[in-house]
Amino acid sequence: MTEASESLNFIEQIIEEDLANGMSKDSLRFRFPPEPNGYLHIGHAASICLNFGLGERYNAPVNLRFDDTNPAKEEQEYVDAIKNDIEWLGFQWATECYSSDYFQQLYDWAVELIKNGKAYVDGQSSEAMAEQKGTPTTPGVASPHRNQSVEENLELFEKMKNGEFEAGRYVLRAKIDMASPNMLMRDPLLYRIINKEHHRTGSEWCIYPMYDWAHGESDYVEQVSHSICTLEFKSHRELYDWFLDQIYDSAKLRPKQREFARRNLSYTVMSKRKLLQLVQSGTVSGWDDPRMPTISGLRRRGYTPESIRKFSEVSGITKRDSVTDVSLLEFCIREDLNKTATRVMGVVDPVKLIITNYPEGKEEMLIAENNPEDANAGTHEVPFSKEVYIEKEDFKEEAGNKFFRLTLGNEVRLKNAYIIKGESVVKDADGNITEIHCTADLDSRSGSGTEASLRKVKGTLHWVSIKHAVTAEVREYDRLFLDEAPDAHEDKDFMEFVNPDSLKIIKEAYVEPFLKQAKLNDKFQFQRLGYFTLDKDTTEGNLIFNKTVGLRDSWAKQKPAQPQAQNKPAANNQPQGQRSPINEIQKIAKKYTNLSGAKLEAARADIAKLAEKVEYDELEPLFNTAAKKVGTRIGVMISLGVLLKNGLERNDKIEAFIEAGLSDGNELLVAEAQEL
RNA sequence: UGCCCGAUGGUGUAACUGGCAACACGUCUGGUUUUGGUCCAGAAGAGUCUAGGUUCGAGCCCUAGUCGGGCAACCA
Repeated sequence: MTEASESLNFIEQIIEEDLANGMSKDSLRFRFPPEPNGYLHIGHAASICLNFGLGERYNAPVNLRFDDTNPAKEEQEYVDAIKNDIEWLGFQWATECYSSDYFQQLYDWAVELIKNGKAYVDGQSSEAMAEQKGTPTTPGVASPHRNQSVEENLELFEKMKNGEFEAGRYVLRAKIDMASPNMLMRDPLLYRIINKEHHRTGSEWCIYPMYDWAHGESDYVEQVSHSICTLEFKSHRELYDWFLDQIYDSAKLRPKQREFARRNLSYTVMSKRKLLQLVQSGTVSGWDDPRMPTISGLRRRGYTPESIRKFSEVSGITKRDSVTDVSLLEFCIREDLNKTATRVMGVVDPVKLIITNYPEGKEEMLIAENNPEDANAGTHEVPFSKEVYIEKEDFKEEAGNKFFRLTLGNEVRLKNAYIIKGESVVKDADGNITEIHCTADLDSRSGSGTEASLRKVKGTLHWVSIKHAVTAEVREYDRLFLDEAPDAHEDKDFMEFVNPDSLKIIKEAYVEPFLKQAKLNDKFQFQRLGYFTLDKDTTEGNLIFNKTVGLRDSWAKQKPAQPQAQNKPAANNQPQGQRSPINEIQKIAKKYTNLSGAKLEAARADIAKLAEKVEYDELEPLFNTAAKKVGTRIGVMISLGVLLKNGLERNDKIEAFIEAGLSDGNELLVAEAQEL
């Protein structure tokens, strides 16, 4: 299956256009520009996949450029983590670059700007400058230093660079337009003084360029053709272009900035600041806590690079903001792991089961398929004996016939072993079941080929032989937040939505001995439970498994009262705009003519109900609705009926509208008009 | 009160740039199955924010509105 007619996202379309307009394919070059002040998250993955994907698509180089212009926030630890994550995702950058590599060039260009009267040194307080900046609706006023002489500016800037001033004393500003409707054009800062060791340049510099000054010029130095960033930088584009204008040499390629929407994931937050807060407050164990939406967290949780790339691909690139449901991410990892994970058995919530007719002391090695999806995956052995653990929830003394598991008197198969039948239970003083006694059909061993082994029974259970069981710790994770968009509430802090039960630790789970050989990064499917991977906390003799994601579970959905209380909880108090009743009516009415029977009745009732809250003034303009939009006219007619019934006086416009309705070709409309 | 973006099933995206609104996830049926998984078959669900206009024809173009997001850090 090749691409039928693959559709391009809007960035690719822009590139195709540029190519069509004569840009050489060889001049395509991209970059991924993280600031090393935190770990990469699934949102960055979108940008990484986009940029590196473009590189692969056009066979063009992609630079990894660290945007390290603020030594107060940036650290080498983050540089290393970011590189590791990108490589893990399976991408290779052409050149590892740093904005700090260009500090000298940036400085030289800044001097040139000053000489050209395009920049000046300002010694006011940041408050004063903010004041002068004005507001989006009122123009700013010029700084008293705006027209300082070039010589004075040069001298001050030189002194700034030489460390003759304390931090914050002076800044270098571009001289653009204090009245621009774009706030960023009101003489933005180019340089500020920061007396901090830089992770790469050490104490060589004490003035550092601002993002806007550094970023576009870095793109230019690297001759990046398409500088792709997120939407909040849209208004920076004007500045980006202005800065380029100052230094641009037409013999060289001129980079262009284009913006796409950042990706949000439901039930989590996606800003480095907020993620850092989760880490620092101890809400999670670190940047790589398996509940974090970071690349490192997802990796530790058991996500594969393939699944994350697939997720990015499926999610697409656009300019509208959105919240992607985690279920899409979960689909991607299940899809990948289903094909690759080794099937094993483990019991998380055990109860003892004794096979009374199985010989005491007997042990057998049974054969277990490693992966039914992969014929070449091979098999491994599973030890079996008289006493096994099964999952507590797989047994009920009595149950309806929808319960495909073990009950007294019913048969089920123990996966890869025998068909057993529930006979009796042993309970403790409190009535808890401590043992389940069964008999096995000893001719029914899986794979033996006997007639009995081929019998069909309703259910199959996973199990672990008690004698051979290996104890393991299992960590199960739930969403970190109870709200779909925890940081979308103006009135509430996102921390208020932290899910107190997002981590469940099971200290004594039992797994089959095969798992003793498990290595970090191995992926397993605990049959009927979900996908698991070994956690890095594992030590010799103390296995720890992270649950990556559960299997799809159509049985859980049928169970009556779902404990899963937080499915779609407070999501409705979102600050979404309310539709007015008249808008609602229009919306319903629009599809009115497509309805029939009960649905039609319901729609009519909805409209009538909403009409109670509608003013005549809102309704009258809709009398002019085009004749072909019958649905809307019907809705208006129904609403009009309600208003008339409530005492509205008839006027010429109303009469004319009813008249027009009566002579319409649509029966429904005629009928409504006749009512009036 | 200014400027800039955006709006297509529940969710995320498509629609050859004006020609019967498609795909994936999710949901629901049924079948296969030694995983209530996978797989297979099928279904429901949007007339594309609203109104007007251009056109033989509009989700795509134009106008006006509505709603949502961004913009006033010595952050990036």
